[in-house]
Amino acid sequence: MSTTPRTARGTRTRARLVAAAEEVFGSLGYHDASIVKITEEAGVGLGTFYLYFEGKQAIFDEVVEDLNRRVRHAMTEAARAAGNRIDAERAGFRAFFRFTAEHPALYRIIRQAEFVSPGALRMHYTRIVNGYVEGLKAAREAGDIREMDVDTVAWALMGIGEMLGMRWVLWNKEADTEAGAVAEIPEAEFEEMMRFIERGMAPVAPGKGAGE
Amino acid sequence: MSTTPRTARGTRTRARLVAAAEEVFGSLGYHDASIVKITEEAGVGLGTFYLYFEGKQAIFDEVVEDLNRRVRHAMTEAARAAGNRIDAERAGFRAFFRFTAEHPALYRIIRQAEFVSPGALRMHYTRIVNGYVEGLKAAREAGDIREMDVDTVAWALMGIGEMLGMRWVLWNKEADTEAGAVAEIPEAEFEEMMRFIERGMAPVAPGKGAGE
Amino acid sequence: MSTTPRTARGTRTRARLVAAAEEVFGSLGYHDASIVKITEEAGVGLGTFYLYFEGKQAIFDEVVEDLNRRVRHAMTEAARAAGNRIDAERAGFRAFFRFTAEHPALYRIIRQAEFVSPGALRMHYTRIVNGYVEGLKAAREAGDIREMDVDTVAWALMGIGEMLGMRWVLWNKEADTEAGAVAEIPEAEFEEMMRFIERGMAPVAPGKGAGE
Amino acid sequence: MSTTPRTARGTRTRARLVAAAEEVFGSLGYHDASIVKITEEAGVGLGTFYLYFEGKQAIFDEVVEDLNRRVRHAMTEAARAAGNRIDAERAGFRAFFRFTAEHPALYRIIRQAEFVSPGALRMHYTRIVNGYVEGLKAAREAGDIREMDVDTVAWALMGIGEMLGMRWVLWNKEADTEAGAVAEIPEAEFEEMMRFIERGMAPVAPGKGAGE
DNA sequence: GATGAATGAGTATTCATTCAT
DNA sequence: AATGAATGAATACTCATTCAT
Repeated sequence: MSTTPRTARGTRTRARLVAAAEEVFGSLGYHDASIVKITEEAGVGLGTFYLYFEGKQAIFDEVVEDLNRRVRHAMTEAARAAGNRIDAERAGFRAFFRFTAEHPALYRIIRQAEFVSPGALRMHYTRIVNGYVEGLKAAREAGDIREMDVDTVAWALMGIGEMLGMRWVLWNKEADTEAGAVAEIPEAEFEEMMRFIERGMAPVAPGKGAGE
Repeated sequence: MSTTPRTARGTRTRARLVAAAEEVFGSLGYHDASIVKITEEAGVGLGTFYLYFEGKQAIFDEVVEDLNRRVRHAMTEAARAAGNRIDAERAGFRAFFRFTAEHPALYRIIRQAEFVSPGALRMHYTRIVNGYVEGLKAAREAGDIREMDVDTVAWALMGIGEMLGMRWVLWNKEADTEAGAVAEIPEAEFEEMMRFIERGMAPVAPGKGAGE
Repeated sequence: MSTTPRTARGTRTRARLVAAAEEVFGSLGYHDASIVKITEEAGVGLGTFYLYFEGKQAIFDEVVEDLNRRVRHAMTEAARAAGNRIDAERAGFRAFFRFTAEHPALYRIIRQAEFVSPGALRMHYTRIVNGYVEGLKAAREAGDIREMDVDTVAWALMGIGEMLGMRWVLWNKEADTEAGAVAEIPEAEFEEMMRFIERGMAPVAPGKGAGE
Repeated sequence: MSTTPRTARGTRTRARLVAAAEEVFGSLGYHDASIVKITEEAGVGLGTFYLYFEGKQAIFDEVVEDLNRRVRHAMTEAARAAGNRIDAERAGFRAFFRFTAEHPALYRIIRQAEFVSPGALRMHYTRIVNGYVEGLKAAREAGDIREMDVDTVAWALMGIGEMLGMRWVLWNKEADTEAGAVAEIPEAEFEEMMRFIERGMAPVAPGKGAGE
């Protein structure tokens, strides 16, 4: 997207800008983030920004894209490392929360995107949901979960993740946690949420219902 | 909030401003909404605005408060009208989606609030969730749903509602629907979502599991 | 053009801006003239500018329009005051030079207009030329000048006026004249120019040729 | 002017830059012409520009100088080829218009120069006028034209040429002429203009007045 | 000789807010 | 109560110029 650097130095500079933008968008929000603030954070001159990005929106889109790629990567890696299918699912979910806990900017940025870049917003959710859909389809075929409209359920999972993540990460009950500290996911609540989800998807087969 | 009008005329003016603000914030977003645009939409002079509101944030908070009150009212009314507890739950949910479909501004406005007015954002979700919590507690006591951490589940429901609402209302599959048309909630998906939720909450008792 | 003020105060402010713009455009040129400089010269706040003008171009066009109206006014007034037709012509020409001597900005501004506002440029020349054309037609009908394509001749007169005006006003031989001093039109050269023009237009009739 | 290349390759590069600058200045105007655009048009790297020119003004001056040299060359060549003095004069004028028709950039560039490079502007007009002065002096001595202040008349001719040229070349009545097409000088108007000029200069001697 | 990454001063424009009427 | 003229801080973006490679 935007202009691609032609030298190694340029590549470094561009990457520094994206990192700085994530930081600044995350803490100030899109509108209060200014290009100057981003370039200062990145330690480059103002004009340099326009060497690599067409404007504020362009770098915003790129930050969303970048975070999206990384959160999905974290999720698939975690799932892959898990033993069986049901553990994989939990691992993926946990990775999602861990990532957002470490990158609260993700929420803040995404939730801004409605007016800033609707396309980026939709892309972000859709890609993650697609990951869920794949997983659910496989599980369904394996008989691990019941017959159901995986699409609707996948979006529901996305909603659960977003809302609980917001609650845990952004509204960190111990609001007095010093800034910068990574929010801890409350294990008990996470488990409660997972059980709720698993009951909702449990296969029909009597005796092995997730309800117990 | 802000200044209260002393005359009937003043009350009307103030109300016109709130209505205009809902419209403008909803279609333009907080930052692109300007006070001039709001006053023009309201058909009053620019200076008049500051007679009733301390500033842009103040009217934003009021709009959020107003929408929140109305959506909750719609939900409780619908639930009250229902026959039994399980129907009440569905009715409430359906009312939520209907309201958001009729007021897409709600989403757009709320999702902006993260940086504009974090307090208003939290207030909005918390009040709705509290409504869920009350309902769930009663249902739990009646044995209609299982023993569980209703708090966590209530937030999960909030998340499901927000995400599916966004999907149905904002990303209206038939994007060619003429602007202004109220989005139709897809009944099949709504039912699928409700079943997912009900299975997640179904009481343990064998034989009456929501799973079937 | 642009926004019209609704109050007397506004009208005054707007007029001050136009005057300031003439001054600043004239001494700095379009590109080095900044809105701040114009508003400072006018003694109003920066934002005030945008109350009355859509932008830099808009006020430029208005300045051209204004100067054009005034130079034509000066010319017709002078011509009207003259006794006979031949004197009227000279008087008009002289008024043109006097006006440009008093408003050197006219040249500087007009000559910039090629890229800034081609429409304004053309309008300026065309309106003045139209004045010449009217005069020449009347003179031709009265037999004061010969049969000829008055259009072409009128444009030629415009060119002569512009070039000699530029020479006299802008390149004021005594360049050491303190800035702000009004350039003096060299009478001898003016007369030489008028004779050249008059010979070019003189009626065919022998005996009354302007050539003698 | 500026740095002189030391190699044949350098000479070519420099020439390409001047040509590109004529093109870019001509179509975009001084201020909207950027060094990048010039170097892109020339097909060289940005930094290369500063190898041969001190800055934007420097290349502008050079372009003016170059165009000036070429238009005068065209005029003297045409005049030399003509048989007698009166034909030489017409031929020179015609060459002037033809050149400007083929290089409309000339006008556009020159008319910008007022603030960009007043020296270049004056130089341009003065050199051409000097050519006229030489011709007029010779003609006067030969008795082909009357006694008169050739200086003033020469500037008048310059003005006529510039204004009618602008009219013919820039405002090409058939504006629908496809871009890039060379404007055709309207013969009838050209002749009318020449007759006007010739009458203005015609010798006193009765019987051979240009007036007939 | 040639290049293009880096820079930051400069500028048009927007908009929340104040205040005299 | 209502108005709208006035303000200036804030900000995205451009571009001539430098310089290390």
